[in-house]
Amino acid sequence: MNIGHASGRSGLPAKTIRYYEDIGLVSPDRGLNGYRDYSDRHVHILRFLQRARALGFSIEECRELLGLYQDKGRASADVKALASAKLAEIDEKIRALGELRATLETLVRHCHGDERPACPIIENLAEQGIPQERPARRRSAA
Amino acid sequence: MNIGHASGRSGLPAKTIRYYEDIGLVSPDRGLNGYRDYSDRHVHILRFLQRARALGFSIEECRELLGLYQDKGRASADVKALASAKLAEIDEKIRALGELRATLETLVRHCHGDERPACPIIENLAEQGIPQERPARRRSAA
DNA sequence: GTTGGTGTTTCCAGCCACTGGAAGGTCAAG
DNA sequence: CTTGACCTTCCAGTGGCTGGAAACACCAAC
Repeated sequence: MNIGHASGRSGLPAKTIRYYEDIGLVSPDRGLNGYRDYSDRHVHILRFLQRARALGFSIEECRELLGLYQDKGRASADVKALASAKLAEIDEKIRALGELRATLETLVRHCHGDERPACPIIENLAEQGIPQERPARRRSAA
Repeated sequence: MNIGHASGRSGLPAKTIRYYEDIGLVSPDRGLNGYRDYSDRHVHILRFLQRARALGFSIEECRELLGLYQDKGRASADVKALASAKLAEIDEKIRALGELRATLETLVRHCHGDERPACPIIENLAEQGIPQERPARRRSAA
């Protein structure tokens, strides 16, 4: 099966499938013409990756999951640990976004939204206290 | 005021401040020694950017907000539109993450997490139905 | 004056996970 | 034989920084 078909069956763009080969996740055979040749097994793995990515796992985490998937002697505890860590990450993201949301919502609610320049949103951005007198290392939310 | 001091007062790393100059957001004067020289006004703008970024606005949106901030004849409606769009984006992110969370949570809850290989998380990744028979364009959640 | 340490400059490379596009080879249909 | 869809490789770009190298500037101590 060539890459277009594998793309159709896995739900991943061909570009992404090639990329996954580049980084050593899925390596198909090659036909006489140089075309990649995917087996059902490969497609199965591609689907596995598609779903793991859709659940928010990073590429490196997907690599681990794939290793566990192919390890018949795996401990389900190892899989659960990965998933639990991801769950905690997601919870943290939701929490952080919730904070942003609350702030933004308050600002939007208080803005008249007319043709006059007065605007509590701009004022908040401009006038808030000095964030802290420290010299470096700051991470902001996305 | 040199860049280290501006960094301290704005809460942005020096690297980031230089980057903002690179992309034309904040352009300080230069001293005789070639050092960047920031005024209180510059620092004010840097803080503005720091807060806008922390609220989730992209660099390009920050550029717009900065333009509006400096535009005495702005319409607050324009600011509100930006903020409302951002709010909607955040809501969508929260919703999508909530879905992921629910799925992951169910999987984690059903996994024994012991030394045996049987694992509903892996099974779910491996066995779910074909995502769809379409050839291209797929975006997954982060 | 010299030493040393810290701060600053520029520039280049890398992160993540792709995505776009160019230039060319292959294949099946008409 | 041509057309067009598909495939190949390779290089560059995305966003928003971050790390690091090499060189220059500054300041205090000796």
